[in-house]
Amino acid sequence: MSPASALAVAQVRDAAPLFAALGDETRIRLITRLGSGGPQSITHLSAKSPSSRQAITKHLDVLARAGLVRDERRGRERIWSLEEKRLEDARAYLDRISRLWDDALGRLKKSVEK
Amino acid sequence: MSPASALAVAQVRDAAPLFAALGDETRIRLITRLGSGGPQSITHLSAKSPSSRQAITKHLDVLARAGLVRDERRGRERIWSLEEKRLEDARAYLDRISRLWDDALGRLKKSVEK
DNA sequence: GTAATATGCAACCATATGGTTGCGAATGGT
DNA sequence: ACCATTCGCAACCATATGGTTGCATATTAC
Repeated sequence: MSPASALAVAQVRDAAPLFAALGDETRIRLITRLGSGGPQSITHLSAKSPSSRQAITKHLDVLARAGLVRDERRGRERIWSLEEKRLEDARAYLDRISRLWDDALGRLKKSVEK
Repeated sequence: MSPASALAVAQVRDAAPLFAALGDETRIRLITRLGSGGPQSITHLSAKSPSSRQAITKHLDVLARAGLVRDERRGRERIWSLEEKRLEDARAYLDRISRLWDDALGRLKKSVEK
């Protein structure tokens, strides 16, 4: 079986852009707003934001590339909504990384007991 | 009390650089190696890496600024180790963000039931 | 049809990022 | 003392990132 001692290459490649997308204040706020306020248009999202509409659009594109949001055309509006499964992916990656640490501590404890 | 409908400004400001630090393949590998292999020197960490020692140093500095690793001078070596509490912080942030979504779904369900 | 609204597209800019190379300094081994 | 090891520092480079402005296009409202 695959040991918990390492993340597969494919996982690392998937996790990196995911975390990178979360690594910006504006994008975190966008996600929280989509999460608590539900699907919204670009204009609506940029209304209470200090950033311009175009800046928001770029951030949404980054989030979309990471799979964290999806868009849907509705008339002249573009409605963005949260892809919550992707947040769970991020949590799962963190869990795996934490497990590496826990396992290492377990091994250390065992070796000390000897 | 503070509602679950938003993350505090301070939390967003803390979470962003934390996730940003995790948003790079090389840095994720460094973290997993520190987690599974225990504290290690720069040279040791860069040995099996395609990147140069100086590049690894820069990545470690980024991780240190995010609080994910700490360093300790030991002779001519600089030993880096994982700051596992910081990984839990990241998980906690993701939990809070996910809760926004769940709460929104709960509200939606309630409003539909009426 | 015309005006207002919502978005797309492209150019442009300053700065950050990830990487390199070269060299010097500190520490350990013999 | 001498040499190898380990690291720090600084300059430099290409590209990515986050942001802007200006204008064109599509859709809705009247």
